[in-house]
Amino acid sequence: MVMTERDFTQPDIEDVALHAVLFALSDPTRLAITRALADGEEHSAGDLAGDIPKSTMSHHLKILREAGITTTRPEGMRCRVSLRRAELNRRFPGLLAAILKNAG
Amino acid sequence: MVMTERDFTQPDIEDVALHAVLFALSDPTRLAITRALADGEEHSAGDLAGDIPKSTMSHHLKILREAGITTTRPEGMRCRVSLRRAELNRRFPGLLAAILKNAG
DNA sequence: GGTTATGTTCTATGGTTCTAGAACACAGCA
DNA sequence: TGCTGTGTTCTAGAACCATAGAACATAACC
Repeated sequence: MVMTERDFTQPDIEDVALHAVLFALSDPTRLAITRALADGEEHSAGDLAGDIPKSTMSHHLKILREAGITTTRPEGMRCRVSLRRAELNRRFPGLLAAILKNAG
Repeated sequence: MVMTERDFTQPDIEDVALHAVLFALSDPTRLAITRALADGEEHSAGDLAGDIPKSTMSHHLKILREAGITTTRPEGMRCRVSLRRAELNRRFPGLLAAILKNAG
């Protein structure tokens, strides 16, 4: 029996494509999640979910993670999600800030 | 017989939603079109098309237009497409610039 | 082990999108 | 009246996506 580690693989920031980031943020639910993460803190999936079913939330978080926008870190029985803000700003200077500024 | 004017309706800039703009620019083809329009000039659809079939091009231009990103003006038998740069910058300050800067 | 809490993965369904051929509409010109 | 160039609309197919219930996996605690 192999102890399978939960897989929260995220792309190397250099491999992130602009159109993938824009697509990930083009969904209102994911944009709202990203706004909530913009405080710089780590949030658990449950905190971010609100009324959204777990499976739907998991789906959206996966897309954000695979687009290079977020990091997910397992901690105990929950997971901690946060923005890859500095990395993203290095890859696409000013992009996330411009989007977040206009997302309010 | 009614002379039907070609319909290049575009939304009022105030009605444009951020997620719609991000979605429109999340397609590599449409992002390339937008980059080509970033010179500030009017381009005909044919000039922008390259290898892309006419119907596909028309589809993408319609999405960009309906997202509030471009204006299409009929001129003779062709149409002139251009960016709504100033309006868009008023609605979402810094957004288009940040995207275009990172689209290269 | 049993139970509970937190998420993921599986699966299905309905809707949307991309692509592109074919037909059509319009402008200009011979 | 045709003919050509430019672009739209119609239509269809394949792929993709959002949603969410059900089952499963993991962690913590008794």
